Amino acid sequence: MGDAIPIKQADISISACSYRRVLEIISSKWSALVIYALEDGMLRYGEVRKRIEGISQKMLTQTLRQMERDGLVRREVTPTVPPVVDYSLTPLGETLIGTMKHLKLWTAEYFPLVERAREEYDRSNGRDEG
Amino acid sequence: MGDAIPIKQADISISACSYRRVLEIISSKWSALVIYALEDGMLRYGEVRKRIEGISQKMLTQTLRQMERDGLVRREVTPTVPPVVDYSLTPLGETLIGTMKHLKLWTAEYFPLVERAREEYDRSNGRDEG
DNA sequence: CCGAATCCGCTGCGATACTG
DNA sequence: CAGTATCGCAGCGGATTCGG
Repeated sequence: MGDAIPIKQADISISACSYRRVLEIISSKWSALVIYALEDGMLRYGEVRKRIEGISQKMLTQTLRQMERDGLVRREVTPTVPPVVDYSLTPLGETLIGTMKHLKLWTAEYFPLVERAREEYDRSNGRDEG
Repeated sequence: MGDAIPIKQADISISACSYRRVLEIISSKWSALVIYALEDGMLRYGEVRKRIEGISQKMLTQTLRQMERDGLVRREVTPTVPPVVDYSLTPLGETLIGTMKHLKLWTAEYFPLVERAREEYDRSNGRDEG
């Protein structure tokens, strides 16, 4: 009798769900890395880029801009020649450090299981069926 | 094991950082919604789709396949005519419920600040430079 | 009912070159 | 040093069609 679950019926409509909101903020491939790079304190643009080796300057700038807009990152320009631009986490951005570490814990504990599941799945499904 | 990274100089190389791993799993736009849809228990394909209104069957199937491969979702086929396919979270998948709720808490607490920051940023930068 | 396969537009992202 | 503008590719993701 109780096998059907009439609660929470129809719509997890995309915008309604809180899950999505954070993901929109931190899941954009590089944002998490930026938080990680800045968690020790302020860095110059080039320093950030050196830490996140593999990022293009386009993506770095774009990511930093978006995070600045979201109030997670502070941007300070010193109008010298050549210019100096420092980036740091805002207090709001720092609240994400804990959140990210929580994710990291999940990864440390469970990701090996995911990898094993993948291997097993690929062995059953990716190669030959029987 | 033995992470112990006191320094963090050069490379947050993309693959090295643990942050990325979870995000690869849950950030693919629909995975989070699937977890949310299934957190009460087993559902049939059509039921899942009804809950996540707005998802195409292509994306739903694709997402479910990937999560099945990752060991997060279990797929049970009952070979009747017409066929019945049930989906449910595996124990591993269920460990993500707590993680997602943690994200949800962050959202509930801080997302309003993000929205305000955005408005302010757009007012300063989107309109006219001040 | 569940799902695979195809077609196709949109955009994310990297590489490059240029400005101040 | 920090950042913008342009091009080109590849993949996401939606609509549709066919199959078991």
